[in-house]
Amino acid sequence: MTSEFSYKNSKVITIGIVSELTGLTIRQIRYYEERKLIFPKRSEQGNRQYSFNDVEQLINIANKREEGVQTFEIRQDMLKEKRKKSGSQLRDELLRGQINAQFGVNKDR
Amino acid sequence: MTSEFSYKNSKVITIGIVSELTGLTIRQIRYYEERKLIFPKRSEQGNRQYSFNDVEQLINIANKREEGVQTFEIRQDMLKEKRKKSGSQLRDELLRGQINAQFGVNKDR
DNA sequence: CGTGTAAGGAATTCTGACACG
DNA sequence: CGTGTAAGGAATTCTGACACG
Repeated sequence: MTSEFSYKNSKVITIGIVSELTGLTIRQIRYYEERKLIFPKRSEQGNRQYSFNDVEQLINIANKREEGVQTFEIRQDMLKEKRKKSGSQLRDELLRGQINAQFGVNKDR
Repeated sequence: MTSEFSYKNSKVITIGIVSELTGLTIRQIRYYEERKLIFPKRSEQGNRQYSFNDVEQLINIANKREEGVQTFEIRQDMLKEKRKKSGSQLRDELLRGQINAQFGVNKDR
């Protein structure tokens, strides 16, 4: 239901290209993953694969880092953002639930 | 002017991933390039880089091939399509030219 | 014509670690 | 803490070619 294909979120970009796209070194990109700021998918053999969204995220991280913000703080902010989003998603869920109840929409997976 | 960044047209996907995305073998993908059906960018060391647009194009090619259409014919059709597009682009150009003339827009590069 | 494959080589990516500050 | 680097190895990609049908 919430499943439209999205170029922006497809994890198809290898780390070398992400490095070019962001201006970050491969070392930095891996480190930000270690600090849980970014979550690439892994190919079968373990190669990292990023989305355009990840690339944008990394650019934001790079900007924060230039301002001297530590990875820990960046992570805190990200978690806050996520909580906010989860909140509105939750409201959506509830709303949808009401509508479904009203119209008798099929609810199984 | 016609320069908005587009995820769809960014050449950032390596051939292995394109292979997974399309279901085509790497050999096939390279061959369709040889037949001028697809035009990946090349990295500094010569590695092919494709866009999501290229991936879609390849899927179309794969469908045609399954119907038995030869690469040559596929190419013919692509060229026809391109000519049609060029036509409308040309009209746009002309229109823009008129507007620019009317409003005295700066025309140098 | 369209695709598979073995060949040889170069570039990519991975992990864990030591270094520096 | 954040990043660089050398190390060793595995997987990726490249080209040109022979094969088959």
